[in-house]
Amino acid sequence: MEPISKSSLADGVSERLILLLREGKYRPGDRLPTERKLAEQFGVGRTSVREGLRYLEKMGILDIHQGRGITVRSLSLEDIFAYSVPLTSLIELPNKEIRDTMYARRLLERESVYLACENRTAKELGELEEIVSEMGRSFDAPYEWLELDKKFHVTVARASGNAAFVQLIRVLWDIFVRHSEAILKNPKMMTSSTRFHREIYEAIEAGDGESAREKMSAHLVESQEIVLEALENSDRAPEESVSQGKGGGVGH
Amino acid sequence: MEPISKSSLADGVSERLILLLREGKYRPGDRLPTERKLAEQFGVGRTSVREGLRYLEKMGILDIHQGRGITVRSLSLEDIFAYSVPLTSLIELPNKEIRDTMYARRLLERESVYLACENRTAKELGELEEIVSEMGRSFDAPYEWLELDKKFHVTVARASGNAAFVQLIRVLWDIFVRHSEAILKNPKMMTSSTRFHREIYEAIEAGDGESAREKMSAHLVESQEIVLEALENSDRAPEESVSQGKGGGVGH
DNA sequence: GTCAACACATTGTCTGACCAATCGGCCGCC
DNA sequence: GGCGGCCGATTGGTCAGACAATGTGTTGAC
Repeated sequence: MEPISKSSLADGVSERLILLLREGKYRPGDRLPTERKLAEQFGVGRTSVREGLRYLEKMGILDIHQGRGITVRSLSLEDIFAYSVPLTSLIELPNKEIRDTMYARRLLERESVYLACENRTAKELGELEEIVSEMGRSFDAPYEWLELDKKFHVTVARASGNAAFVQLIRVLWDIFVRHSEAILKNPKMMTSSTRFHREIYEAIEAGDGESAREKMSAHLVESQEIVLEALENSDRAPEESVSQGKGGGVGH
Repeated sequence: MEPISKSSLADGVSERLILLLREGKYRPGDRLPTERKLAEQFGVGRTSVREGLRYLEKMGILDIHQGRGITVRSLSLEDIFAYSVPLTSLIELPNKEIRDTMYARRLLERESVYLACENRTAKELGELEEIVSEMGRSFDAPYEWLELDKKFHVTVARASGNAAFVQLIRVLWDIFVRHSEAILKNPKMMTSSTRFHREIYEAIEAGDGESAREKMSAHLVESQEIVLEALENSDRAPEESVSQGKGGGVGH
């Protein structure tokens, strides 16, 4: 077990700097002392300072550039998510957690697309049209197609006008796509999803929230089914799946 | 502008290790080569290896202990979120993003509590009762009360049976509580929220999903209003105002 | 004023060394 | 044989110094 997180010096540096940032000693745009000065100030070696700084940089809180120094980034909601959960694609989830994740995603995207019908700007509508068209031409470049799929869902979220939706949907998409191998294995996936995307786009264009919501639901349910089916068929660690109900829940 | 993230060696080490992990060369529980061996293997210095490793450790992917070596952790959905977004409390969000975040939170928690009415176990019900009772006795210990508040919402999410809800709701709570100073400033917050919690608990106990959902909604709306009001009244840092006033603001 | 070249500051990386925690085996006592 | 403690090897933790790479500012020629 992990009784007490042994605090290393580098962790101490991180925590100390976070405190200084929180109390406003250094504000976005400000420049921090050099690594050597910080090392002297904290009474530790430059190694420890660097490791502590590196963590904050990875979290998107600091900007560190050779020759330029260390500056404090100005953070927004986007940054909270943008620099975290970048490694979601590392793990393979048990089926139940895939279902749970997709359930949450459906809940969010149903609302996202509904709001998008009201709030979308002409520019966003144009972007969506562009994405949908391009998807139709990307059947022979699966990974490019996947990128477009992400872009579609994120753009819809952006069109909803809710900044939190954008980030949450992006994270859930990343988690889901961990199983992209399974996804792309089924040729039905790309064609059917592309058709759904176009229908959703048309509903958004028409401002038909109800229709858009239902089509989004159906789209996500189908995607989930395809992935779960592919995982069942591949020789996967059996886990304690009782393989109870399928999709269900949000939407019908 | 960050055209191409100049690959630092440490980043290279991280990426390389992630690839090795993804392709299954090292599996959860396995032990990685020592820092010195990795340095030799990758053809870089131990410094770079350490910085790369440290990142993966912070992400919760590796376990590193002095004298013991480096082992691969077994990740679950929980870990994806548990080790990321730990620094949310650093930033102060503009009002619109607070509203967006609470909108998303409301969407999720409405569903969460609704499901909890059906799926809660006796054990979870007992935990909720315990939490609610304790909240009533914690009015003079605000930060303890806050912890209980988080525990309540997370426990409800757990009772919903959806693992993704637990993580998403926890993250959104963390983001929201950044403004806890504002929250606790209003004495109404604790008493009113505690009452809401009890009502929600009773609805869950009775299995009344509709009622629980509406009470949760009202609770979260009230919390949001209290926080936004408190932020309006406090002279909040003018955040980068270049004397342009409140005009655009969609920056970053 | 423009622009190139130089000097300086600062992060990036490497090396070697030593410290500290952990683990495993050896030894001796019972 | 079994057990406890010592001790050394392994390995991450930290440090200091050196040099490389890069950005910034200044200087000077034109």
